Amino acid sequence: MLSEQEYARVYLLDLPYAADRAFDYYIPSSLRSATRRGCFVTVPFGKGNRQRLGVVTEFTDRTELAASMVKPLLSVCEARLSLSEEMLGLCFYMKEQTLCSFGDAVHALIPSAAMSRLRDVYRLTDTPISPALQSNETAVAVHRELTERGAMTEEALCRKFGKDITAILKKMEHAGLILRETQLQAATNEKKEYRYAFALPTEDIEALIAGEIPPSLKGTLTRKLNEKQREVLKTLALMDRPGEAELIAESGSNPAQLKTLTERGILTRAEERIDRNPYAAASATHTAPVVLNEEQNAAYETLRSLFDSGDPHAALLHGVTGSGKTSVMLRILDRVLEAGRCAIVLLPEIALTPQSLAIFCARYGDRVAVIHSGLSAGERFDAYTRIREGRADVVVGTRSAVFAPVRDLGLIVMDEEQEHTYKSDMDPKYHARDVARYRCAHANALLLLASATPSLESYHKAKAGKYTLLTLKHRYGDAELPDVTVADMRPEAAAGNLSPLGQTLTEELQKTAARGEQSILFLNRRGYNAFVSCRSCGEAIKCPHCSVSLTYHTAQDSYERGSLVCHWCGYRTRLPEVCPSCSSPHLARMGYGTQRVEQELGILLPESRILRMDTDTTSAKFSYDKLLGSFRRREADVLLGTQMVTKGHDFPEVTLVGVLLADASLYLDDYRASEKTFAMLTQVIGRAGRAGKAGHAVIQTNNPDNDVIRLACAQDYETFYEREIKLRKLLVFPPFCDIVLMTLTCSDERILLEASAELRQMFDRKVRTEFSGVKHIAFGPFEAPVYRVDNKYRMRMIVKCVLNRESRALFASMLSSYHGNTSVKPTLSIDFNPSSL
DNA sequence: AGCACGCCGACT
DNA sequence: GTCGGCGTGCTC
Repeated sequence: MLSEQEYARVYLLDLPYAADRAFDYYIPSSLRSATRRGCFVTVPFGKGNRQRLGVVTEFTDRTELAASMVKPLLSVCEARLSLSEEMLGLCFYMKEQTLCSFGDAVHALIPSAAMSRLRDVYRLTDTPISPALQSNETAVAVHRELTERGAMTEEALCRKFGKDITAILKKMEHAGLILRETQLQAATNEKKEYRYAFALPTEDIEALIAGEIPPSLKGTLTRKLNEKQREVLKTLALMDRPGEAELIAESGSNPAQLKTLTERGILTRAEERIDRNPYAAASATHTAPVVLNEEQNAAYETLRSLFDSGDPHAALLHGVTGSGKTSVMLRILDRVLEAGRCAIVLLPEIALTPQSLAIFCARYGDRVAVIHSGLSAGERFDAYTRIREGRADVVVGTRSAVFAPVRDLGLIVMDEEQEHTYKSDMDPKYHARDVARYRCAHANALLLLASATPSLESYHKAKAGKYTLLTLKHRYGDAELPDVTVADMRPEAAAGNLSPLGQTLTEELQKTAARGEQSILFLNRRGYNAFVSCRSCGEAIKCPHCSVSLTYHTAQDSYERGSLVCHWCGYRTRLPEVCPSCSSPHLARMGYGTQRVEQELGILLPESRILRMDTDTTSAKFSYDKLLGSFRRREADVLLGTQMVTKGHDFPEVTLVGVLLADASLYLDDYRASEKTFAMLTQVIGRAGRAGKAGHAVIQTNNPDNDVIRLACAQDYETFYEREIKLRKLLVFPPFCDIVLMTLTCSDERILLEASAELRQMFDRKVRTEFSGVKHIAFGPFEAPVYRVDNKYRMRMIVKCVLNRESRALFASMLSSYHGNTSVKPTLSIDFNPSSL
């Protein structure tokens, strides 16, 4: 009947980019009804017809291939695992936009626990081991192992005998000794747990607890319950359908005892699906309408009409720090949910704290699903399932939450839209903003970008009318902007004061402490790590694997006995006694980190309680929030830290904010250095004096006249934008072109150098011939700023051009036609508009 | 990525 | 003579 859909076009998962295209398979009649667009299938592939997992992307009634070439689909996976039309479109969009393989895109969309997997299982045939293999020790060992165990997965065999077992397995398979079978492993299911309750009426239970045997059990129970068992019953009487773990913990029993009681017909247990949701909120508690001021309301009304239009729209909400962007977001969120549609709220990683999540959980209760990189596989799976099944219609999370499979997408909010963490730097190298734009455009949804310091790209688009620009100029409740003092550090340095804390800041800190108020110190650490260098030969101590300076970390108690750490590969070593290159004992520590500042603070403000927050003290999940909570409860007077202290946490008692090394980020070798510095300073200054109290900010710099610093102090985004956009245009940088970064990586330096020259030749050849229409400026190849990482060398080319269909095709063709022709192959990776260089 | 085919060196 | 090294090219 459906004869016109004879063939399924299938994209295989886990193929390299060069082989990533559709393959045609015929659909056996038995599978015809189960085969849909977007479903996962297993197919035979390659000469060995090894089974592989793929996705049906299309149907066709004819194929270019000779009929004898076409192989059949082998099986179709459960329909609930399949990709929706929207997800399918998104995968193709990602492949085209980021040059990832189709499979990479699928992996970004679906948590691995929700995906079927194939695994190879080996078993012995009855062929006796051949003499040739008899001499191979490993083969004999494998044979023995398989004889004992019957069958083993390839995984288990590798674990036992090491990775290079595969060659031997292949040989044994060839010899007809063993048989390989590929099994489809279903996706991990929901977690189930046994919940316990009494199987008998209360009076019988009471009798049992009293050490009697109730009449109803006379036949089954031959003896009275022992003390342990009675304890279980007593405990259970006080609980409501507890889970097994809970009941065991409370009663001090064990699973065997519970099993016995259940078998005797005293307890019942029922299997129940449990949601691994670390953010489970009982119910929404803050449901009152959000109160908006006039300015916020005007912004909301515009958003509402954009949303109500039913067409896709994008808006940029530009509001100074403290202007109440969140209230506007919540209000439009209410509207979207009221209309019965779903919403996704994206936050930068660093802002995703329990405190910021609480805003959403309190308002929307268990309709909220939270997605971020710190979830366990099970939690991620459950959040995904809750969203797919429509049990959650508000998704809050970091960049990967942009893929949340909500049913009827109405709104995507991106808070702090300029944050570079929205760009992924691993395959697929997508930008959440682009994905959000795509999804909104296809779902007739509203995209709301929000920031106090929008990216130049977004503000440019807003000015050009592509986004509706909404501006909040006033701080909420008319809180005043802090007074800003720019402290010129040059005279102090000239006078020999090398302390990270200048005089002005020190005085202000003391005054603030005297008033009993709190301070925040932000250390702009970019590029200013504490490194150790030799005063004799001038060399800094570098990582033996990566060509970067090692960073000095003090030990818990002593500044002198610390260790040197590589921030790229994690290498750690004791501080050497003498210089590794010239053996001089004159090693000096340069630059400073939070630890040094903390020490200095201890001396300057002996009475103050100091809280240090950086990646060293906050490595554990959520320990930020502990620190922040403790600071909010006024358990410390000074909060000292790097990036994370700048994010939108509200500390009403903070009246002083200090910035150390304001210029450190101005001289990054990145065209966005100014933009980043401006955003950082604006955010930090916004931290001071939010609730009626006068705030003060002290910016320490060696460049007091620098425009960026001046404008940030004045919180003048508009002027900064106008100045910066001119520079971008003049120097041809985004948004006036795109940046393409091609990186070649190889463990063999000589091969890499040859390969990078070839890469350039190949690029030049392509733009001379097939892609002569692509206007571009190409640089390199040259060494990456960090040339060696983890014993691999990296060369790069940078191309400036406008990304469009043709230029993307050029880079796609670079990627698929580049194959190293040497023994150790360099790998090529292409990143469009990388987040950092 | 796998996998097979294929064409050259050190072993029975 | 052949086993096996990894270069080359294809996979519906």
